[in-house]
Amino acid sequence: MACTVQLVARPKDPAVRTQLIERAAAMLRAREPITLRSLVAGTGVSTMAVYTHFEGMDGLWQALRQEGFTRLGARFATVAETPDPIRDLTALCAAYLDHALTHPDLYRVMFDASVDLEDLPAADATLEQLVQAARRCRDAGRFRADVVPLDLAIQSWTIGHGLASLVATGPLPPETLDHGPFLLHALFTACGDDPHGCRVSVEQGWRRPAPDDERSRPA
Amino acid sequence: MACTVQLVARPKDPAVRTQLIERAAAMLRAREPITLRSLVAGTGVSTMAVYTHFEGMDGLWQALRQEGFTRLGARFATVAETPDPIRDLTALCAAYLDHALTHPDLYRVMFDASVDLEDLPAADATLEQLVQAARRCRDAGRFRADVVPLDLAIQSWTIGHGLASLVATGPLPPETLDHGPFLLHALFTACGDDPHGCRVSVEQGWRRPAPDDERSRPA
DNA sequence: CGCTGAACATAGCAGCGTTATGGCATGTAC
DNA sequence: GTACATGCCATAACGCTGCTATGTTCAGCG
Repeated sequence: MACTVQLVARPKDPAVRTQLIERAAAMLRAREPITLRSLVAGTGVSTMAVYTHFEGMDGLWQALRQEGFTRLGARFATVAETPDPIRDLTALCAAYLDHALTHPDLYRVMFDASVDLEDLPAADATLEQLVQAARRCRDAGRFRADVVPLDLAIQSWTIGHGLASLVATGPLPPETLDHGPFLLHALFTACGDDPHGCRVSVEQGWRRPAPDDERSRPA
Repeated sequence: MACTVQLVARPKDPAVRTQLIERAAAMLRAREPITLRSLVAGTGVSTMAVYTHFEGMDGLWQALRQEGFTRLGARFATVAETPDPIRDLTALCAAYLDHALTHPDLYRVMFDASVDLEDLPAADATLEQLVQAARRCRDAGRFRADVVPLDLAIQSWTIGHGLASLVATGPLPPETLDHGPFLLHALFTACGDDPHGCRVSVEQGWRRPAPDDERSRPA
């Protein structure tokens, strides 16, 4: 209809957006409280920039949540694919826990109370990587044929998130993570994997430091 | 030394304290934002009461967290002990999930970012009930003798908290909880229980509505 | 070149948790 | 029986929060 009108405007600088997100992530890492004014202080921009780029603080938190899932996805991508899919699935779970514990504050933001439906695609993309690994496990014949990859992915996620959450934001000490291999081994053998081969796969997949790239960023 | 002085004072009314945390719990259930002024509005007391009883809002949140663990403990107490300890342990996990999903907001408060060391005893008391159930499982000969009750309790908690957290504050739908029996069965058989008997025990323990007493409290 | 309209800066607003101040009820001491 | 000390609680103010209203600047098109 009247959509022939060509609107012109001063383009918003995408560098400001990433600058704000990175500064917010840095403040999160430094455990400084993130407030609108403290966020823009130091940068040249004013408080209004947060509104043009994120439509308020809620939008900033949401962007931070997305950033967390993006970094988790990048972390997953560093897990090299091996001929042993169970080892790979275990490595993904280990990477999940490593991500959660090297960035506990970002992890808290990812799962805090105000999860919006906007965030579901990001979470789904993360889950999808687990699903594919689970599918490879089944297709490789390690599991019974009736194992549903999505179910196994959710079950793996449950274990990973339970451990990460109880340690990162909860009352249990970091050693709790050592229960990971046992729980995953129990899950995988319940899906039909041979106990002995499973133990080897899980142990191989679990020890995978694969250092996170965010650990020493210049302040 | 100079402690011979006998201090006298007007006693603080404990009814005010319980009134405030019950009102806060009610507001939490109603999904109303809890603010200092909105909390005391309607009650006869003023904002200062929050400071005399809780030393500020942080103290109120902490009291609310304790209340959550207390109610969880009461919910656990309703799980009757049967001759089948694995059924009982499963029932405790089911009660945990039921508690988390009938009071999702309270559950969020229990595990939110600002967990204080003051809250650890409450969490430990909760865990202890799982530990005792796990010990009964092992002592009944259902598990291998080398199973450590504390480890099994933590592992059960991990599964329960992972499911509860992903559903109550996370991106997964309530049907996700149906993975509970499978995960617990995998865990218990990994500890040495007979697969068939374990399936029966878990199924019996899982279906246990045992309605929560907080569902219809007069406003 | 002038116009349009979005991006950004500044200033002010309502609301938040917190704190200073003062009245008043309460339990002890004389 | 009365006077006093003590600390609960109400009132008012403070600094801070996220947010919005208003004005200015500047990129892109006719």
